[in-house]
Amino acid sequence: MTVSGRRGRRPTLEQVAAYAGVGRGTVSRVINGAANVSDQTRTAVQRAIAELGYVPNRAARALAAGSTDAIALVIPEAETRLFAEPYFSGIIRGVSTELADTDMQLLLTLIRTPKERDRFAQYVTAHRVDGVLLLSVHADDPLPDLLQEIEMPAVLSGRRGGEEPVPYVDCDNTGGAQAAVEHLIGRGRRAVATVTGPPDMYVAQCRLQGYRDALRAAGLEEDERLVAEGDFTEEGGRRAMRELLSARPDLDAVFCASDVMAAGARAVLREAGRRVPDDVALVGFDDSAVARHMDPPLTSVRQPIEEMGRAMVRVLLEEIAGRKEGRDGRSNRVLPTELVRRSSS
Amino acid sequence: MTVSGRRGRRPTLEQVAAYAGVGRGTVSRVINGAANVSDQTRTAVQRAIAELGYVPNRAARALAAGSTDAIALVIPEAETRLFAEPYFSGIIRGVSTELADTDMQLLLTLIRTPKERDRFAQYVTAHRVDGVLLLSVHADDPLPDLLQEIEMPAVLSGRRGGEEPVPYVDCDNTGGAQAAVEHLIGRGRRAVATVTGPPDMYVAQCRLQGYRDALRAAGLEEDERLVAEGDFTEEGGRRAMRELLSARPDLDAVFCASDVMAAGARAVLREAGRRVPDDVALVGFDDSAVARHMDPPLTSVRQPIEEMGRAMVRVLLEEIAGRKEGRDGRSNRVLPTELVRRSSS
DNA sequence: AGGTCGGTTGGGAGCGCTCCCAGACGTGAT
DNA sequence: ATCACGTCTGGGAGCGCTCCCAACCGACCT
Repeated sequence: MTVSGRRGRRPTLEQVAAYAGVGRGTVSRVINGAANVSDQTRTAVQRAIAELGYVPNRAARALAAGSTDAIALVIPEAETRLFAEPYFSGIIRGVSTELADTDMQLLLTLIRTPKERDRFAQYVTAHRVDGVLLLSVHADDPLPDLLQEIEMPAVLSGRRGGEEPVPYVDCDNTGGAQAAVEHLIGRGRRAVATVTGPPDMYVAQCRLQGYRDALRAAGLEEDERLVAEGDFTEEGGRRAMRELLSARPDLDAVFCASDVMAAGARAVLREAGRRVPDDVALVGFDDSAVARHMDPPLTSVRQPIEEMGRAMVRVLLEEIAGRKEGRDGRSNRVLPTELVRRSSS
Repeated sequence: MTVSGRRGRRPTLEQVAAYAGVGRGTVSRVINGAANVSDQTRTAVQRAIAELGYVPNRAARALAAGSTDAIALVIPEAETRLFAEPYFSGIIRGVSTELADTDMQLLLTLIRTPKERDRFAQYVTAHRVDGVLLLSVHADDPLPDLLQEIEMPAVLSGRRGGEEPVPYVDCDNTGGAQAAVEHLIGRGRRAVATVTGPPDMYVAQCRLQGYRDALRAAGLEEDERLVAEGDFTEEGGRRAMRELLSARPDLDAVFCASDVMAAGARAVLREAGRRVPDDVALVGFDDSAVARHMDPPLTSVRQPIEEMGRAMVRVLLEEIAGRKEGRDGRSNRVLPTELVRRSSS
C-alpha cells in the first residue's frame, strides 16, 4: 500500500525483473509458482514485487496464456424473481466465497431475452471465460447443450432430468420432501395432501416422489385427490389449496413444494376458517424469508444453498483443471436438506 | 479436442482482414465505428465478419487499448443478508439491463473480510476495471476515498452523508417517509410513532426527518417517546415496539423505517393484543416480500430499485466517458419513492 | 581431463488488438 | 502538367504476459 497510485503506469513484469536483477521468465515463474526456481532468486523476486507493488496485468496474461481466469454465473431472468430469496443471493454468496481463494473473477450474466442469450452464446463460443455456472436451467434450455458442444466446462444447479450430461450440483429434493411428510405423519396427521410444482420440472417430480415415498413407508393411503398441481407461485398455491379443500375436506396436513405456494395455501386455509396448525398442519420447501415471516411461522425444508454455490465452483474448477490435463472427470454432487421445524406443524 | 486450453480456431482480426481483402487497421476501424471508412469497404468488412463469425478478443483489445470494458459491482457482505430481497437482486437486474446494450461486462465482487477488501483495492488500483459500482457503503468505509484517490470512476448507491464527494444514486428517503406518515395522518391517526434505523446511517436520518416533516406539516405533537431506535433487524423492531408501547400505550400508528422491523413490530403488537390496522396502523419501508406476505399485508414505501440500478450504470458510464475526455461531470441522481397501500393501514 | 546430466536462467517469439503514421489516391487550384 | 490538400488505407510498433528453447552451471561420472 506504500506505492501511491500515481498516474504513471503500473509496474510491469519487465520492470520487476530489472529491479530484481533477473530475467522476465524468472519473474513469471515465481508468480505462477513454477517449481524450478532457486530459493534465493525467488526471495529476491518476491521482494521486488512487494516493493514495486506489482500486480499482474490480467489482460496480458489472458492474451498470452489463452485462458481468462474468469467464470460466468448465468441466471435466466425468470428466476431472479421467483428465486429471489434466499436462493439467488445464497448461491452468489457461496460462489463468491469459494472463489475468494482463487484469483478467478466472477462474471454475472442475466439472460432474459433470446437476444441476450445469443450474445452470451457468442461470448462463450469465443472462449471469453474459462467456465460457466448455470442456474436453474429449464428442460428446454439449449444452453447446456451448446456449452457441451463447444467443450466449455460448465456446472448446473439442479438438473433437467434424472440423467444429465453436464455436471450438476443438486440438493436431495426427494429426501427433503420425504422427511417433511414423515414429520407430518409423526405428528399424528393421517390425511396428508401435497401441492406440487409444475410436473415438467424435475425438482417438482422429486418432491412429489418424496411425498409418495413417505406415505408408502408409513402405510398410509395414497389418494390422488390429495395431490394438487401448483406452479411455484402464490396464486398457484391458492388455486391448488382450494382444489384440495373441495376434493378432500377432511385433510389435516399439507406439504407444499415451495414456501411461496405455502403462503398462498395458508391464505386460502384462513379464508376457509381452518386453523394452522390446529386443523391443518402446513409444511413448505426452501426455508425462505416468507417462511419465517408467515403466521404462524412455517415449517420448511432448508436447502444448503450457500454450500451448493461452493460445491458448484469446486466442481467447475475440477472440470476446468481436468480438461486441461486431458482428464474427463464428470462429478456431480447431491447435498442433503434439512427440515426446519416451526409452529405451522 | 486435443489440449482444450489451447486456442480453438476462432477467427482473428487478421483473418477477417484477409478474407475481406483489406488491412487490419480497416477492420479495426469498422468494428469500432471510426468515421473514415468508405461505405463500400465497410460493407465488405461487415460481411466478412458475419461470414467468419468473428468475435473480437477482449483480452487483446484490453491489452492494446488499456481499457477493460468491464465494471465491478461491489457488495459489502453484511448487506447481502439484510438487503437480500428485493434490493440486492433488484439492483443487479437494473444494472444488468442497462449494461445489456453496452458490451461491458459485469464483475461481481462480494467483500466480507478486510483481506478481501485489500484484494479488491489492489485490483482496482491496478486498473483492472473501468469503473466501480459501490452498494450501500457505510460511513466509515474507506473504499470510496480510495477510488477517489486513484481516480477510478465510481458511483455509490445511497450516500454516507448529505455531502458526498463521489457520485451517487439515491432515492428520496425523506419524501417517502413523509408520504407514509402523511398517509397515516390522513387516515385519522393522531399518535403516530416511528421505529428508526441506526442513527449513524444517513438513510435512517432521512427517514426520521421525513417523519418529523409530516408531523410538523400536520401540526401534530412531536413527542420523543414516539420515536424508538431500531437497527433494521427484526429483533430491533421488536425491541423498539415494546419500548414504544410502554412509553406511549395510546399510540395508534407506527411508521417503521424498514419492512423487516415492521415485521418485528407486528409480532409485538399481536402479543400485546393490538389489532392491525384497527388499533394500530402499520407502515413499513422497502416494499419487500416480507411486506406482501405479512398478515395483514403491509403498507410500505417502494423504492424504484431496478431504476436505481440503471441510473447507477448511466451515471458511471458518463463518468467514465467524461474522464476520458477530461471533463469532470459529477452528477448525482435522486429517484422518487412510492407508497404502496395495503391493509395494514 | 573431458563428458554428462539435472537444475536454473535469460530472452525471443508470439497472443490479437489498437494506435498512429506514412503512403495512395483523388480533387481542385495554379 | 504541377502542386497542395483532403480522404482512405495498410501495416509497423507496441500493450504485458506466457511459452519454450537454448545456454549456463556446478556436480558427478568415466
